[in-house]
Amino acid sequence: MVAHRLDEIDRKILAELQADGRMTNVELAKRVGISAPPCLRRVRALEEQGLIRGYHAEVDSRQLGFEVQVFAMVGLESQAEVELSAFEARCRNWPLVRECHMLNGEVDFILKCVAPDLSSFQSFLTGQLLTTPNVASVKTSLVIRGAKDEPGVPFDVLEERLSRTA
Amino acid sequence: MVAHRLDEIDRKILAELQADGRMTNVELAKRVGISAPPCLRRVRALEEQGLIRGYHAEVDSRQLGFEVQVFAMVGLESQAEVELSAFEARCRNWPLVRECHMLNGEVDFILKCVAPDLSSFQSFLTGQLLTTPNVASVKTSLVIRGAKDEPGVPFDVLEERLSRTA
DNA sequence: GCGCTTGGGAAATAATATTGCGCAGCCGCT
DNA sequence: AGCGGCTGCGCAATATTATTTCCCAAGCGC
Repeated sequence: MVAHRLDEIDRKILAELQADGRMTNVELAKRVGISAPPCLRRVRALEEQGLIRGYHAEVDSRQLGFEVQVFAMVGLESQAEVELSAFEARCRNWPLVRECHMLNGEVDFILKCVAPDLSSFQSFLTGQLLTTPNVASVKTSLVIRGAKDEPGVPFDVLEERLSRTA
Repeated sequence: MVAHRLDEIDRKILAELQADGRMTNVELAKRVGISAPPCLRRVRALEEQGLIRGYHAEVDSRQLGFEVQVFAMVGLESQAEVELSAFEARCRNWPLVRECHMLNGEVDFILKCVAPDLSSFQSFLTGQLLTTPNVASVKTSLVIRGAKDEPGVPFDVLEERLSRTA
């Protein structure tokens, strides 16, 4: 963990920018308790180090017409590394697949997919995913409703953890 | 779908800000082909309408010490609405649970969790999740590696879809 | 104590956001 | 066709903000 190179101010900066990525630098500086120039330098450094990967607007996918969200559990015939990479590459090229994670256990991959409607997803499922070579099984689960969706890091847990170590 | 009230410029704005949420307004205006003032007005309107929910910095959770990511499939004893809501409320209060989605099928909920290490997750699992009233079964899957993680909307699919309708 | 390194702050400058205003195009109506 | 009224754009002026530059203070090894 590289977090030890970060002092409390850096962590505050990360937490604030995770919560509001468009906060102005002066506002950010005020909140973390330093003046604007060093604050901006810290932000730039965090970006350089890759601790901040980027900034994104969170758009309402439902309002935009993507009303269906599906988790797909995928099992492959062969788990050879070449086959795993090949499947991952396919996932990266499918726009409806927003996330792809390799898992342990009986299932090889979990995919989070979006689609405008059920039939769009069905056609993706039968036309793309199921016809992919080496795909042995796919179990899908429709998202009925979302209760929590906060990608990112729980900074309160991090702080608590560091205070115990220190 | 409210997307019909949005013209091509609005959708371009959303796409650009999803890709880079800290783009300056002048740069954004240049890319979508209008001048800065109307561009900013459009952005404000999109925020008002809730199409833009917010802006967030994407932080590297692994570098920050959250090296473990786990999907947990949760089944409940009772699926009465009160019980469902109660479980969702608990999830919202667990910092290690970053996402909680209600599913159809045999499993009631899928949770995406993060943790500093395996033992932290284990203690959350045995100490919190498994001891929660009404929780009947929990199956967990460790994420071995991530192949794609791009929350958001595939705007290329949206454009293609709208052009077919138009 | 001395010089080095590591941040922080003040002030100046450059860039950007934001507001106000006028103009052109597009209906719907007569 | 001609006439408001509406909508959205762009220009110009102003207010904020970002960014650079320079200088200062604290910590540290010698």
